[in-house]
Amino acid sequence: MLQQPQPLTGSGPPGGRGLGVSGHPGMHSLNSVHHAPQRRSDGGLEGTENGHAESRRDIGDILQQIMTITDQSLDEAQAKKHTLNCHRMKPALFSVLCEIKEKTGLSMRNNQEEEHQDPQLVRLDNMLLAEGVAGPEKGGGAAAAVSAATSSGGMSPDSSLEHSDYKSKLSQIRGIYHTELEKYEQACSEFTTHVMNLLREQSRTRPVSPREIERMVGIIHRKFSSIQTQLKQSTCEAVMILRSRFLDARRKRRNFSKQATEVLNEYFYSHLSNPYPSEEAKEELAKQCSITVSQVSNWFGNKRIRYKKNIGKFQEEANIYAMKTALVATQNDDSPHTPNSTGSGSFSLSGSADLFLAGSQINGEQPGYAIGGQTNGSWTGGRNTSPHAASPRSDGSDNSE
DNA sequence: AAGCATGATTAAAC
DNA sequence: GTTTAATCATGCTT
Repeated sequence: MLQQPQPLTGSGPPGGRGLGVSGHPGMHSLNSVHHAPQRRSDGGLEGTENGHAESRRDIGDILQQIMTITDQSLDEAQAKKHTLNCHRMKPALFSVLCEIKEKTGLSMRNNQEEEHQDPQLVRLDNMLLAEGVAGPEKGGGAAAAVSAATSSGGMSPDSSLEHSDYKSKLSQIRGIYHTELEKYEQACSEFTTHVMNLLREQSRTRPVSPREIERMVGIIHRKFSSIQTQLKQSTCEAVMILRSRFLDARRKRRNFSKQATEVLNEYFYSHLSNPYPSEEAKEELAKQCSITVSQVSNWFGNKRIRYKKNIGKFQEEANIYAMKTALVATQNDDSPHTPNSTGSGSFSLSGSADLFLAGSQINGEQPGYAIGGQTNGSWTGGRNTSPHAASPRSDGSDNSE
């Protein structure tokens, strides 16, 4: 009310007043107090220099005002607020405000409300759930992930070691994830309460509908959930890195022990006519070699194909194993009642058909052995009988050749 | 480093 | 499910 008419002459203070007017009830008095020195004559200095001086003074004024606000006691402010609240016109004004707000503010923003469930977030959630990071605390997720990773086979002692390593790392990630998530949730609820209190407080002086509060809470939650999304994202990344490292480690090839190779070769060359170990035979071999059944399968698969591709190359090897097996067979002949499970570790399937071949080959330098495997039933030419049915005990049947 | 050996993976056929 | 055949990736030897 005391606001003086804006001076038309010279470069009147542009922004400063605006600031003063907008808001605080005490501002008017402040303004009026400070107007006096501002009106100081400048000796008619117009133009830019004058403008600079003016604006500098303006800033000075503003600063001064701010300082004064700071200095103003809380009690004083509260008292002013109280006076305002008790004003007899207040209820009327308030209701008008409510009406206006009802008409304008709320209606426009409501449409954009219902948020589309963020597909990215859903994806992240699903992945974390699948990896066993989110969801109920169990070994299940990690185990599932690992078993998925080691799709083709059981657990060797080696990979189980990696497995536990993987599990511990995963649970570490899980721990971090959950602590962070909890922190966020706590912060979110704290902030929400704070804002709600604030709004409630404000609702005494301005119309704040519950719906508006709700909307505000929604906004806060969305903001916080975007932070959560980031957390989830980085957790996912960590899991992926861990997993890829785990897989890499698993992929690292390590040669089987000499002994294991020997056992496998022995079986292979002593069943050369039909080198398809049955499931049981594979298990037995796996046990003997301390490898998995699928590794045995792999080995036989590789061996068959490589042998077939280059029989000549394997001749020497064939000879050696044939000799060995023959030796075992001779021993067996000596004491047919003792199943020779010891020694080179044949599978008590002694006297296998292929020993014949072996024998014939030892005498002559000619690789009748290998050819034998090929010429007769010939797995090399194409599968003879169903390999699935192939029994490790080919003894009786295929030695007739 | 090059080349071979070898275990694992893959696609296709069965 | 299994197998073959091709291929990859690594280990080992030279």
